[in-house]
This record gives sequence, structure tokens and C-alpha cells, in this order.
Amino acid sequence: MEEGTLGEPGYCCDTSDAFQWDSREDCDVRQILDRIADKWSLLVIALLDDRSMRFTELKKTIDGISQRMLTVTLRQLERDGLVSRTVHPVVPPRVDYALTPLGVGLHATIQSLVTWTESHQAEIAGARARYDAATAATASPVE
Amino acid sequence: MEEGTLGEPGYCCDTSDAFQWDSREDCDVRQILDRIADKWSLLVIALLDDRSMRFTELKKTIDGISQRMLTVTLRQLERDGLVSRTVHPVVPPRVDYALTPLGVGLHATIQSLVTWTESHQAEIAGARARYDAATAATASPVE
DNA sequence: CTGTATCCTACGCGATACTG
DNA sequence: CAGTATCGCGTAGGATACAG
Repeated sequence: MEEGTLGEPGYCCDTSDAFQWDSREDCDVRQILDRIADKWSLLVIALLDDRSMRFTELKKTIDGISQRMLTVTLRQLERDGLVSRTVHPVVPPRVDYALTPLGVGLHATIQSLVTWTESHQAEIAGARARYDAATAATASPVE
Repeated sequence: MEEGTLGEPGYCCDTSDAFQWDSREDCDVRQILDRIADKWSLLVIALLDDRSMRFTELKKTIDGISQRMLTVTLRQLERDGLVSRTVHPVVPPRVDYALTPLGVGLHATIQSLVTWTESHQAEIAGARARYDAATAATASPVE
């Protein structure tokens, strides 16, 4: 399933004159952004701060994620070199996940995003309420 | 349907002792994060730097986005108070989208994420190649 | 130009069951 | 415990057509 033979890292999107976000598969920035900004990836990265965590521990902490999605997500992050996977060959299998140096760098950015969200959720909620009220009023001018 | 009467901005997830990401719908941080980290939202926010842009302009620049998704995305962002929508009542309808003050704040964070991705795409691509090579080798130890 | 309304398909993802 | 494999549903989202 992995056509993975990507000898070409893939730079394109000539940022020369006309800036453009496009080139969906040409440039992999879009693709990487998608992976990173993924619902679960985001949470895993944010969670894996300094300490390493075990599979089950992650599953418990994130809660809502299925075993499948956690596995898939972790595999992707591992493939991208953001998370390291350490298997301890003991009787009850024990696997630790931790951020790689590369992952740590990303963590900082992600964390600021999370922090921003936390400190502005009230404003967003307010904006939504206002928008919904206005919309409802327009839709059905009750009076 | 709008429990919108949110005198309560909505803090839950007691960050007291045991930190946890969970509470999917309880705490809306998760939900907001999802919206923000959305594939298209991310690009729109990143694109809408200081200047405002028209609908078609956005569509052209992002390229790959369908008209439907652009509309939906913009509506969500508008609802969240991140983007403002200005309709000019002229013959050929003209609508301008721009970041709100709130949106500007988010833009900074998003931008750093984009920048990080751009400056590390080579490393990620490398990691992938390495991972795929290792995986392929394990799967079929040709020699 | 800027949307909105339908239709329809691909596939993300949860549920479940089975290995080492 | 830490996965992998399979099945099946729900829905995100693209294509298309129409409207102000």
C-alpha cells in the first residue's frame, strides 16, 4: 500500500512571483499540514510534552479515540519522524512513545495553538451565539 | 437547539490534578481545535493576512477547494468571529473577507505552524523515506 | 460574482474479533 | 498490553445545476 518510493522530497510551489497555496499533491506542504493539523495528531503531539507515554496511557488520556485511530495516528507520526516508538521486550508488551527532537519543535507551535484556543474559547462561543441569534432573526422575523 | 445562552463560556476539564484531553463535547476546546485545525480553515486563515480578499480570489488562490467547501468554511469562520464578511451591494456582487481582530491573533499562531512546516518539510520527507525503507526491508527481507 | 440546493460516492473511522 | 485485520455505516465533500 505504500508506494513510498519517494526519492524526491518534493519542493515546488515556486514562491517567486504569484504566491499561491495550491498544488495539492505537487508540494507536500499542504499534505504535511493536513497530517499535522489532523484532529488526533494534534492532540497526541500536544499531549506528548516532555515525558513519554504508553499506548494505553495515551488512549485513556485522549478518550474518545479508538484503538485503531490511535495506532494509525502514532504510525503516521512515527513515519514523519515526529514521534519515536520504543518497544520493551518484556512479558506484557510495553511500548513507549515520545517526541523526537523534530517533534519537540512542532510541539511548541502546537502548544501555542492550543493555548490560544483555550484563552479565546469564550470569545468564540460568544461570537457563535451572536451569529446564531442574528441568523435565526433573519430566518424567521418572529415579529 | 441553541443552548447558546452561554453565560457559561464553558470551562470544564478541571485542570486541577489529573490532566486529560478528553471530554469531547463537554469542553468545547476540542471542538474549536477541530474547526481551527481543519484542512481548509487553516489555509484560509493563513491566507487572509492583512488584506481582505474576495470569494473568487480565495478560491483561485487556494485551488483544489470546491466552491461548496469554501462557502462552508467561510461561514464557519464567520460564525466563530474569526473572519468578517462584507457585502458590497453592487451590480456584480462583491464580497470581501478579512480577518477580525480575533482572527488576526489566531493568524499569528497559524502562521508559525505553517512556517514550521515549510522549514521542516525536508526533514519530514527524509524521515518518511527512511521509515518506508525500513518497513519495506522488514516486510520483505529481499536479501 | 457569490452563493444555495441536491445528489451521490469515496473513505474515514468506530466496532469487533483475533494474534503474539 | 499492544497491536493487526475485517466489516460496515455515516458523512464529508466533490460535481452539477440553478438563483439573486
